[in-house]
Amino acid sequence: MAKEYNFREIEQKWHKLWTERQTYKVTEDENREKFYVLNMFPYPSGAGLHVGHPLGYIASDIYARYKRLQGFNVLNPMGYDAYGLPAEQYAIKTGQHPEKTTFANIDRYREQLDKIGFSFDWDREVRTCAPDYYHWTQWAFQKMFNSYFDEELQKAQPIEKLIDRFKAEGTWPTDEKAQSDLLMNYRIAFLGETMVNWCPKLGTVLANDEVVEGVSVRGGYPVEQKKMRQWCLRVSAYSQRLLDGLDTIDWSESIKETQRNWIGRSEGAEIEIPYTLSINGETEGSFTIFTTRADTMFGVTFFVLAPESELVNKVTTPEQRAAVDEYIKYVKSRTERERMIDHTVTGVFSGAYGINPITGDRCPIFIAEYVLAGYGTGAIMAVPAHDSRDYAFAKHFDLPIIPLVEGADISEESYDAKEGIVVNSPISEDKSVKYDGESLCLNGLTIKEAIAETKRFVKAHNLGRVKVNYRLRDAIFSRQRYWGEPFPVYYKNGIPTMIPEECLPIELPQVEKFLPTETGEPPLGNAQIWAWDEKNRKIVDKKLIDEKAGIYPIELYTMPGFAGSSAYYLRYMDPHNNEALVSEKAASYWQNVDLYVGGSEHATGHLIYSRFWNKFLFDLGVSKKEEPFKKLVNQGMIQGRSNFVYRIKETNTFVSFGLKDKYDVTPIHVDVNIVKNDILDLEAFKAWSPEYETADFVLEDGKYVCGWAIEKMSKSMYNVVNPDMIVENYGADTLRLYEMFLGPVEQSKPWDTNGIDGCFRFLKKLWALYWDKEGNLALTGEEPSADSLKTLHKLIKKVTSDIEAFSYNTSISAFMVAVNELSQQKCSSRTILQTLPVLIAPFAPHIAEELWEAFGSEGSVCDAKWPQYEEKYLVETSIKLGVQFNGKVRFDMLFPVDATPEQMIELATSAPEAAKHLEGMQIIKTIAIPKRIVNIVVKPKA
RNA sequence: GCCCAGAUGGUGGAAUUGGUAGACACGAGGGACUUAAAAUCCCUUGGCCAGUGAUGGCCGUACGGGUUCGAUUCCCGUUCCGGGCACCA
Repeated sequence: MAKEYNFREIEQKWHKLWTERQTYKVTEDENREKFYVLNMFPYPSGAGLHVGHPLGYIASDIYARYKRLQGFNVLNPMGYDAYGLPAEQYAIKTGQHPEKTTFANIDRYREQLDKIGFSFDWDREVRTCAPDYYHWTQWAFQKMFNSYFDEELQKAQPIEKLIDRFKAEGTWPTDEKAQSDLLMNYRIAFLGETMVNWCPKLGTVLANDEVVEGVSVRGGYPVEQKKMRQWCLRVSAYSQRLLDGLDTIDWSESIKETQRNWIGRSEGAEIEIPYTLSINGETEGSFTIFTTRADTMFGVTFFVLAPESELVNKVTTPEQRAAVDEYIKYVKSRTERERMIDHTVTGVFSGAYGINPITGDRCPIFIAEYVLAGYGTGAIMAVPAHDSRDYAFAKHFDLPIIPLVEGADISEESYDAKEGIVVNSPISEDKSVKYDGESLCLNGLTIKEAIAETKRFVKAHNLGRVKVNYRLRDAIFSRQRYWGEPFPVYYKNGIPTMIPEECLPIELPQVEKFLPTETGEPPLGNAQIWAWDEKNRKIVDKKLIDEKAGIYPIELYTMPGFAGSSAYYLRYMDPHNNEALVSEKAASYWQNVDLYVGGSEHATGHLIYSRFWNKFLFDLGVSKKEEPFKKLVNQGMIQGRSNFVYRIKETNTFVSFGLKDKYDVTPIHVDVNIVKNDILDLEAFKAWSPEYETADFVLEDGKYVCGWAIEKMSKSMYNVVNPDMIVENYGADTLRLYEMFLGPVEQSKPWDTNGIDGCFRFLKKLWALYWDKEGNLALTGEEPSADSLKTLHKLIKKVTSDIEAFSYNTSISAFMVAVNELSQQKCSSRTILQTLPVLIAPFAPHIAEELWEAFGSEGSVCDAKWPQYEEKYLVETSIKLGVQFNGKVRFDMLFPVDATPEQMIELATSAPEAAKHLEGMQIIKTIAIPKRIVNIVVKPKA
């Protein structure tokens, strides 16, 4: 009896041995070069893992194992993003503490992950909800509170430096409240009165990336704008560094582009516009507009303010007051969602006029919702000829339109392109105001030149300044939830004050109910023991709150999901350190993440926040690199492949796919786990649900064929494939291979269990290579044949370059070819059979260990040395090349391997087969591409 | 509307970045072994045409052009699908 490939036994055995031997434990080792591989840690949901989840983990595990075989000291940790809304909502529904469900889910995840055979160092596991972890989240928040962003140095500085500056300037107030308010404008973590995305249904505020098209990402509830006092992070201060950093990292172009869009840098000019309250009135004051099209100053025919702008009150004349008030009321009544969808032109005249500093013209000032308060200065100059929104507004209110670009047709729509030659600027010489004897003239310039010239002019004559604006907003950092990190903050006479660093972590208090309080306070309002005793430095019952006794209320907000996930990669470096987030030694050794694997859906959330957070810690000297993730690979989504059965309407009879068009049928999702190769298991179907127990079938060829569709993998579509089941039926090695064989890691693709047999067969063939009929190791001790050596070295070369390029599917194909070749060669050479397990180890570690051990090798195959290929085994003695005439392949012939192109042409043209092609022809050109083709271009002799 | 990425057999996908398109795998068809099934092994498998046959010819990488001896690959235009941003001045 040949020895059977018993994957269950093998995998169980090695899971046990890996744990016992601590095979995957990593320590800092100065003698070896480090390599840091990281997966985006999962949120442990109640549904457990489906086959899509491990895709990225397998991809990174292969790379981690490969790097280790190459001699690197590889850090490959795993942990859990454990705070989150689903656990809290489940708690509200059932009264179960979110910690309980979260921990249960984590255990389930761990169990599933362990089956797949990852090389994670579980000693370094982190959980964001663990006090010894969020200790450092709170600590970082306090550091941000105590820092400001120095515009000149472009980095975070201690807030004390700013206080010193105010003192030196004599602008430091004496009143404590005033001091606090002043510093709030500078702190990197600050309490701000800002417009926030308020979701009444969830009872909390949301960050910009948590809102899509006016509804919450989680749950899809409507979101409205509300002015609230919230903790914010001054992410916008880092805009330029976040943008510049993108050029230094190895991320996909599309995700960098997404971040560039999100940061939204735009270079322009701010220009001061004096205004009057009547067409011929005296100047009352001025406001500032922002434009990226400074070249269009000569085409301004009106100005527009955002309805929320503070200027609205100043410029509204008594005659227009009623109309303006009514308009503001209307704007306020509209939700964010309505404003986003409905772009009808609305607006109202303020009564005032702005004076164009370039032309001296007086143009009406309007108030309209199409101008946003939050961007630029909340005020614009309108150039209807060259901006589509201004154009629509001008048409609606019948305002003049002045074209400024040669040949631009603006009769139907504006000309927005930044290409062309400027005209009408000015229209006549007296239409350009002189400053110090100089007036602006842009006629004849290209638009780009005109922009530069206007900026120069504006700057030279002090009419405004060159300005860069960013769309990136500060992050709202507080949530009205229970299941999150509490803020280490108390309110001393209304002034937010940090709990001393030595008293951290401030642990999440127990509450009776997870809902907001009846008075509308966040859930932490339900906590009884939630007041800060300043003198005794401890948390006490809130009944004791008394300003005179020094007992103050603690912040009721908690931190958002991204708080805990922003610096977790640093914590993995030194997860048990109670003195610091990460020790100097560990941070210096591990530096930053070399390879980060995760979904692209985090492009504008986690991946921005994390970069920001790291830059801040870099400024502090805690993080050693400006960018946290050197290389990023975005794994694609695994979609589900749903199966359908077709029920004839109002019956319990089901028609096979090929015959369904003959009946009036309703397609019904059927569990993919009772369908194989689109053939329905009839008995399993009847047992699936009582409803189908008595079902009848109309079969084709004695089979019931199901229809299929590619959809999102979800319970309701009955298309969820569980990795446990695959591991049970085929083994973890087959699962790992198949997930990678499915296609490029970065690409989204549907899961189809059908193809898995190919990978399973491959492992069985590999296994069979090693054992003779009696079940002994098949070794003849013979020297390997030249063919086998060639197969092996070809494989080493291919697999090495494919892993480096993240092209796992092609390297698995190469394995399949190699194993077929070796088995045909009846290879039983020790040299070759001993090398194969090392090569396959990153992909299929269990079988690799088993085969490695079969040779009596010491220790784990994980500590083997990755083989090098030798060119000498790959050298051919002769090569077959195609000889072409005019680009068509006519015949193949053999050439000596070291023939020069000239010799190849010589040989090809003199070959007997060439004669018929060359007869009566004249050679006009010959091209020889080494190792490919000899091309001879001919034409008939004249 | 703007930006990014993509389109290859019945299916998932290869193609040394300008050099024999369809590797590898699934599915399908045929065969061997077997009482039978499973497992395993072998052959065929992009389309069309000619031939008893070995074989030969033509077409073919979303569509239409271009550059080139030669294009899945480079350039221009079109269509379709996916992703991001979106009254951001």
